[in-house]
Amino acid sequence: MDRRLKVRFAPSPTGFLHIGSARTALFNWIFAKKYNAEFILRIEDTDRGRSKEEYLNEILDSLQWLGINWDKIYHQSQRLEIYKDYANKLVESKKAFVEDGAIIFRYELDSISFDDLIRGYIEFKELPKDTEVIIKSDGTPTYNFACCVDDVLLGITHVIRGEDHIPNTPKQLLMYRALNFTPPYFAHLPMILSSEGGKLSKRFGATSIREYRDAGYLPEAIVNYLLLLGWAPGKNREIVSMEEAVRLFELKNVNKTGAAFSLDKLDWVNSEYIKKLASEEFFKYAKEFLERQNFLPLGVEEEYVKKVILLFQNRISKLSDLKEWTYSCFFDNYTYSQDTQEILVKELSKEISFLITKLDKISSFDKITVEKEFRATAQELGLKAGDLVHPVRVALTGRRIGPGLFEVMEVLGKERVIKRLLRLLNFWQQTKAI
RNA sequence: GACCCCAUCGUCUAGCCCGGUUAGGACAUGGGCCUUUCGAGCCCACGGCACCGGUUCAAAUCCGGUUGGGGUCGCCA
Repeated sequence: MDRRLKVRFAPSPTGFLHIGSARTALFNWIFAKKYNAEFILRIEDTDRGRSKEEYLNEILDSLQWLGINWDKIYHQSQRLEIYKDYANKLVESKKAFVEDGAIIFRYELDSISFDDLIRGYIEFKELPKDTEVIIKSDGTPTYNFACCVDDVLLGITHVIRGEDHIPNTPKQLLMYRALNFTPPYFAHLPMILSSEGGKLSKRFGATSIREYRDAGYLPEAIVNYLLLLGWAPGKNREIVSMEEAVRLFELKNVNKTGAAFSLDKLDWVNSEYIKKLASEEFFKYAKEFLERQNFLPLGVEEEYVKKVILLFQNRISKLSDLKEWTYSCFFDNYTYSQDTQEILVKELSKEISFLITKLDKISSFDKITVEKEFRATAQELGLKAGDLVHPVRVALTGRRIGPGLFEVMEVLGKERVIKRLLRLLNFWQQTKAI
């Protein structure tokens, strides 16, 4: 007798991989790894109208991207005869009947209960209906029926799925009974809710893994964040790898309460993962990302791109943030942001001109030399370093905030720095003219 | 509406099973520090056991109810 545990993730290819589904897949995967269970992917593609190859590919792709792999994959659309056979058995035993070409199962109206591995004892006193279509008139099985037949035939021992399936469970239990099958164990995961506490729908914003991937979130961070929704690694830890999660995970420690999805926290987790990356790796991801978005200007030197990108590794929460941060490093047509007004009103044309002549004389434009010269110049002008730093930062980046000024200057290089300082001079000139 | 699930800071959670904690952490927010700035870093603060009963010397913890939130009621999955 094969005692190996088996779990399954059963997406239907009618849309991109949803955050909630991804979390279900993840918990199944973690459970499988922990107990050396087989992880089966079952494609529930019995809805001929809505199932699309494109969606299937996307789901498979997203799962792999998240690091979720599977041992076997089944497609329900290839198993239609099996469902029909079992449905016919029910017809033979008078537990189902045929009507308009469909096969309809007749429930015993018993009260029915089961022990949920997460929630404990759940009892349904009565069911709302006493019949259920199990084979549609087009010959395809309905969800509950195909699900039962497959879970038993594929040897699934633990069904770990979303809480929204709790109301399906009594129907399925009755089908198992009619079919003389022993039902698997059930564990119903809490829902992921929108930040307002409602259902996670299109209106909420990004609901598919694909969208987060496109926005520059790292798979490890998404996995980590999803893990935190409904489960805690303990010891006040927030950052936990998939491997550690496998070690620490217990189904019975999963929460029962629905969890609101917080983009703020996801951003924080992602920024933690970005900071942890080795610079080389971060550069690789970031460059790939910016190239995919066609963001980088044509013919820009790789070394320059790298220096620029690394300037921001500790300041972004997702790769897409890089676009606004680095814009002024790659393009000359950046503008001074609105909040720089108070800095720009203090006109320092003379001082900046003087600074330009000083900077121009530097032969090695590294941050140490630049800073030394910069501070000396400020002192010579009778200014505090800060008085000069602020307008210069605005001149160079268009913003009042950013990485250390001297690092920025080193990365931009002398030529760009001077060009941009002249631009500021010009800006003041024009302002005065008005 | 019927059935079902759930209930600790604004949010994610630890604690609950095996009653006795200043109810702990994280995100967010506010403030301070650092500094050339900051949305970076460091520190501090704010903030919670939904309510009502019961059991008990003692209840976030056990029991009941109320309220609130969520889910499901398709020849969708």
